[in-house]
Amino acid sequence: MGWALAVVFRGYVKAADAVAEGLPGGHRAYQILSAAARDEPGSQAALAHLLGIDRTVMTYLLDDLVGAGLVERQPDPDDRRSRRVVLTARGRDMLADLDERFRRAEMHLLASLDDPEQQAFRSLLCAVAAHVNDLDPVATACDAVQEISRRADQPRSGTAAARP
Amino acid sequence: MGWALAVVFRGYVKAADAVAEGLPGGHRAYQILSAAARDEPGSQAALAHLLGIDRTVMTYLLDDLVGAGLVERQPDPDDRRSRRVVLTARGRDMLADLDERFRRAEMHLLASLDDPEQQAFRSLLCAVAAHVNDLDPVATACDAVQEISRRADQPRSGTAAARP
DNA sequence: TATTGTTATACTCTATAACTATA
DNA sequence: TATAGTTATAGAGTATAACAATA
Repeated sequence: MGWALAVVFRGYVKAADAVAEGLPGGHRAYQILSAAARDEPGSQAALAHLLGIDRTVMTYLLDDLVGAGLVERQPDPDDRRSRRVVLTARGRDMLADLDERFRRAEMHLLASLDDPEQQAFRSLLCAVAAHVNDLDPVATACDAVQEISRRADQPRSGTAAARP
Repeated sequence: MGWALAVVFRGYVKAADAVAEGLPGGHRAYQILSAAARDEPGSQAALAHLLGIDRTVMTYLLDDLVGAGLVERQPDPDDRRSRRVVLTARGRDMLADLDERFRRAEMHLLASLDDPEQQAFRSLLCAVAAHVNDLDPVATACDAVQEISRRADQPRSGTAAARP
């Protein structure tokens, strides 16, 4: 199983980094934007823990995203040590575009499965992931992922993801 | 989905490296032993491609495994440039032990799923992996993985994997 | 004292380049 | 000329350590 897992993961990273070309930080930057948009993070440390990366690496990634004008570090009124990561307007536009591109990349990755199988795979993968980390914020993130993929299964009215 | 995939993959690598403690090369060394035992590889380059690692890295990993007396580099009679990777007797014993330990680690990783769900997850994961690489030897490896997990589902007579 | 975030440093890992030997 | 394997080197990526600010 480890072999298949590695193959799929490498395939995902490769496809995701290709799709996220131009975004400083590659597929991990997308996950930062995605998590920050759901305002789950609260702080850089929480965000880093959620994505499984070191807090120092998070600093570098955020530096690049701030430099690109996609996110801002806002002071947390409740804890002046902490910084809240929030998307700029440009960051939200970028994320909407990335959401659609990543959705298509994932569809391509799972192309060998039919629709119910894809649904089952996503569901099982999320269940395993939720178990691997037995943490609350993690489960929330997984639910959100599920929700996004469910939303994407509905008929689309335009080329880009729905945004007011 | 990328998030869940990363979480599960990291969880697997962490568990696998812990289980493979003492084996030089960690979980990747196990995959080398496993592939070599099925004599799929033929050569170091083919093995490296199968596992998705560079041929130079394969040299280092094999150096350690040879140093530990687990594998041998045998000259290929058909192509004197190539080396066939074969397990020593000690390597086969080690692999049998590792197979059992990895099987338990995977069970623990998928503990949140019931038996049919685990079966479905492995099957779907293999199908996706087979699609990601559209290569023949890859499909073979996946079948073998499936076979091993199927065999492991049969009632066990002892604590260790069946070995004559 | 513990934690957040930053910076600088050191380390690990991986890939690149150059080489030998075969084909 | 192209490929298999090895080696040495350089590069990317990551973690460690030290620091300031705050809890």
